[in-house]
Amino acid sequence: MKWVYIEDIHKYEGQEVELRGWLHNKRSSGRIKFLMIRDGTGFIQGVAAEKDTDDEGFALINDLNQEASIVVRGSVHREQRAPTGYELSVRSIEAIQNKEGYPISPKSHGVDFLLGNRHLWVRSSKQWAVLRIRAEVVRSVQEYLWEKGFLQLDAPIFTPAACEGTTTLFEVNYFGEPVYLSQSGQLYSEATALAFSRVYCFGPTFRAEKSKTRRHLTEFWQIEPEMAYAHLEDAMELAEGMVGNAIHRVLEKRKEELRTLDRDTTLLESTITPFPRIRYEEAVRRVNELGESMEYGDDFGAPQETVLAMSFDTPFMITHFPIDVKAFYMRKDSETGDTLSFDLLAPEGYGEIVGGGEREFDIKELEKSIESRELPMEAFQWYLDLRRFGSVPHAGFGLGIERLVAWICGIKHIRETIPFPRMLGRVYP
RNA sequence: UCCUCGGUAGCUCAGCUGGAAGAGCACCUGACUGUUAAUCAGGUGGUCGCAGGUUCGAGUCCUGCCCGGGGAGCCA
Repeated sequence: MKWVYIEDIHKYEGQEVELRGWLHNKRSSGRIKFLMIRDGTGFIQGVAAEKDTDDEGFALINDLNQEASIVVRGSVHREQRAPTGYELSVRSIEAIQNKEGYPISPKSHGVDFLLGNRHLWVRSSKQWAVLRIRAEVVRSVQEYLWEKGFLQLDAPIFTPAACEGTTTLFEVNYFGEPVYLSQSGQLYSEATALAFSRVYCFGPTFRAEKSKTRRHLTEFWQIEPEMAYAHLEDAMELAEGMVGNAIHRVLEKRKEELRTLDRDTTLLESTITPFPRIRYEEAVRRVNELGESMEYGDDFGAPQETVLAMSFDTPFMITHFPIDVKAFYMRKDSETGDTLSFDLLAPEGYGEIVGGGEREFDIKELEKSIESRELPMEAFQWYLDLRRFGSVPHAGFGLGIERLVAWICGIKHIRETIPFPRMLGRVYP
């Protein structure tokens, strides 16, 4: 009998197939029993009736525990009463392994318990849906860049010093020398951009901030494109194209998962590019109009960012931040003195998912900036070389995968958008 | 680091002014041919986070510590 995956089950209507998976849940009504079977690609209800199922299999079902690994054979048919629309009439069933005591029951659980059992929690339907969407997002952003001629050239994780100096770094003992886990691959992407023109890096980055909020992890994934001979506008167009493409890909390919999450997709569906753009001064004015106070020169705090993001129903971009709120490498607008920078924020209160802009390519300006921020000039010599030899205008950005996935899925906390979240006080499992 | 809420059965929680530790789920036994977190009847299950203190008596009050949630700062 043919072994098939549940995601392909519609192709086998009326046929006998074999499923290899796990028992997600079961309900028994005496001589008819309902099994919720999952095989990693989807869920399907199996029905075992005394008259249709062989005796051995029918008896076995009584003893099966949640998450028993099972091989089930039977015929596929459409069934309105089944949760996914398809159903398997069980002819026979065998258990590969069966053990009682699976900790995650279908009833409610607390976050602490679930995170401590993350290795099992990922089997649950909502977590399964979120992580399937994450995989789709990861694939779509990479394909988008690939189609535009970008090369993936990854940055190192061990780095000799701070990329941006300000935030806290994880120190690692590297054969007796202190090195740091990367908090951004951008500086290295700038180097490869001048060698390969259009590049991106994709990988985990680390921040040793003691943040305990729904939008922070200590280990998170960023995709960071960088383009030679490019300006602010080019980076913004690329960012909105990438995000818009990711949304449409998920809407097209992960409908079932969005339904599992009860995601209202109205706003996702109405997302069109280009996204609205406002300059920093305008954003500050709006924040004050919306009832949160901030002054010109302040960065957006969480409450400010939230009210602003709530006032849009599409992703939007804030541009031209003042110099003090952005990193040392941001290029200044020669007329206004503001930076040629942008952030892309998600609506519905999700906030910043992309940050980027044009990089300073004048060595004198860059040295001044490193000095004024009291960063170690010695550590940046290689970076300054990029301005000494063949320097050109270039621009790029970093996109936080988890924040984008959180918004697309409509889930509150980004810890559920990565298979194994690392956060303050939590590195197990 | 700061603010705030919490820690009672495997899980989710209730436990009033200090007076014999409870419920639902899970698990076990039984019933049920269309269940949707199935339902119904019965049963098993406790270091009340840890250490002190007050009291005739502490899950409950006090002190310290540990752990976790939410938020702030910072950021993707």
